[in-house]
Amino acid sequence: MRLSRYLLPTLKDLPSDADTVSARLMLRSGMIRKVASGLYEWLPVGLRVLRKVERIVREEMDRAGGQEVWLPVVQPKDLWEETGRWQLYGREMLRIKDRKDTEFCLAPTAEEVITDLVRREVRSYRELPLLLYQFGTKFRDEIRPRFGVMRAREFYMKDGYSFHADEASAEATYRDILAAYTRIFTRCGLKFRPVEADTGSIGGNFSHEFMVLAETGEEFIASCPACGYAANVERAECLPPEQPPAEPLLPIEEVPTVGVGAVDAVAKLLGAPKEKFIKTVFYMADGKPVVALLRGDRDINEHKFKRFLNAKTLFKAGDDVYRQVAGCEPGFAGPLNLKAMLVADASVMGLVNGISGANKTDFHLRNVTPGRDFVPDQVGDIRMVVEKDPCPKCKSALCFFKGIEVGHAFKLGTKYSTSMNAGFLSEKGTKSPFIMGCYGIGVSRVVAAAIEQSNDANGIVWPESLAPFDVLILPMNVAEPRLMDAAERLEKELVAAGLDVLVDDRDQRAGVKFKDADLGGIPWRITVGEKKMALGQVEIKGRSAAESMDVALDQATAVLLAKRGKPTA
RNA sequence: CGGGGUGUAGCGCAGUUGGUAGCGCGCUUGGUUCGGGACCAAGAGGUCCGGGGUUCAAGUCCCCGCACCCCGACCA
Repeated sequence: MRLSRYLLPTLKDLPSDADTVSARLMLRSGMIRKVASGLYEWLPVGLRVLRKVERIVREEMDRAGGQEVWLPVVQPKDLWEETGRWQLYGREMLRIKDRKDTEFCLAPTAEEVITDLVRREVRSYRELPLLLYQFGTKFRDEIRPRFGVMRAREFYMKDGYSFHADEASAEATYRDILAAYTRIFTRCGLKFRPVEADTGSIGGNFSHEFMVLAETGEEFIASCPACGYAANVERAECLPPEQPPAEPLLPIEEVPTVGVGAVDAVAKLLGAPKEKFIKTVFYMADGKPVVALLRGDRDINEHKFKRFLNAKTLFKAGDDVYRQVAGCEPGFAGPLNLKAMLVADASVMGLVNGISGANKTDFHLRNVTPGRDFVPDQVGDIRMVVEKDPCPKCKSALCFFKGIEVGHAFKLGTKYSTSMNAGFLSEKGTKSPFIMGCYGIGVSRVVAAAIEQSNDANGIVWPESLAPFDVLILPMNVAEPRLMDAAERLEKELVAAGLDVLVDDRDQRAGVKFKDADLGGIPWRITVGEKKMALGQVEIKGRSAAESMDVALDQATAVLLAKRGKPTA
């Protein structure tokens, strides 16, 4: 490929709205351009990288026994109503109407459509298990798109779905997929970790996320350095507190806290530490008020709370509900005598002589002790894990790190097959719902994550497996036939060896070409210059190497082929 | 959805008190250069986000929209 004829618009200045390293570099290196918030065009080099990722994913999915299909992006409302997700999905799902006013959505995911396909076409246990996958555009109308293609509204995803006759088969495929994902991200040259995760709006029994480790990651992972436990903070379990030191129980005492409701402010006013407080938080779970109790220094984890309640919907209650249930202004509610279901986090149960609202505007209570003064309807683990919390497996102190979620595997069970009446006939002739799994990889996000993880002050440093081109040939003077002849010869040899080769045949000064070469991050560069060519030599340099090496033109292809796949430093 | 900000040449930006639209980069042409984003000269390129209004006169002031960006949206 000749750069002079290739659409590769690089930028010196960066667009003012690029908010991460990867977004800046993708824009500057001519991979992408933005059309609207969260919507991008992928230019030739960008698409080349995307295709490399896609190819790796496809190879490993096929190796895991997957069969590729192509499902529609525009999907009928009926199917989404069968599972109830037409209502549940909310504003993130873009809904549209056709000319006959029939309603559709732009698929944010494809469980409904694939389950519909399989229920129509598969009848017997003899046809199971089945692993289908596709690559396609997904649309999610994110509240706030950002970080370039990393959190775009339209993105490119591999989504796979498996159907099984029994749990053992479902688990075997789930494990196969975890292994396939490990191979995929390893081949992509990424530093990553699989972690336990929350199932979110996809639902199901349990799931793992694959996180690329990067400072710009949006997800927090709690990880145990001792035993290797790793979980998204949305999922991470918390152990109940150790038994508190014995403390004599004191009688309840009402104290005025006029106009002061927030824990921080009340703690300051009363001169008591936050961990002595019982926070009273009001929620609506499936339309009914539920009250969560937390220790003052702990935060609720709505994902865990929702799962604990087994609720379909969970929202923070409004002030009107608060006033109705607590009988006071927001800020002064406490667990005593509340007319709603009380769910206490385990951290609350360790408190003795705690402080809570009095359910009376402008008053709090001292010396509130769970068990004596109130008994919650349920006690569970509903709080957000914090750094240094004991590991739920081995009790060592947890560390936090940030990650970019690039893959997600869910074991769905029969959630979709049951609601969509999708089943098969077993050996005994009885009908059972399919046991399902689903497995996603954000292909476009992998591209950004790879850059986020591998760049330097001069630009992108591509892993060899993802680079848009394997080799960049850089003739220093395009008006000099000897240099161009040498460049052309190298190009032919390298292409014949199966490499993707880009020749920078632009009539530009050396500095411009070198800067663009570094920016674009192609792993190998062969410089063909006049001084070295006089000796019959060219220079070979790895993108991240400090120095180049001189090699005879005749030997250059062989040397480069030998060096590929080895560290360049 | 709440708060804040920005919309002027392809990109990055300036534009004073309201008085005919500017700079750098990029682009075109010519010349000199030629191994880490050269220099000189001459050019091309504008719905100043849109719509109303005030005014002799609006990029600039007022009103209404739209788009984009940032922060927050859970802590009683």
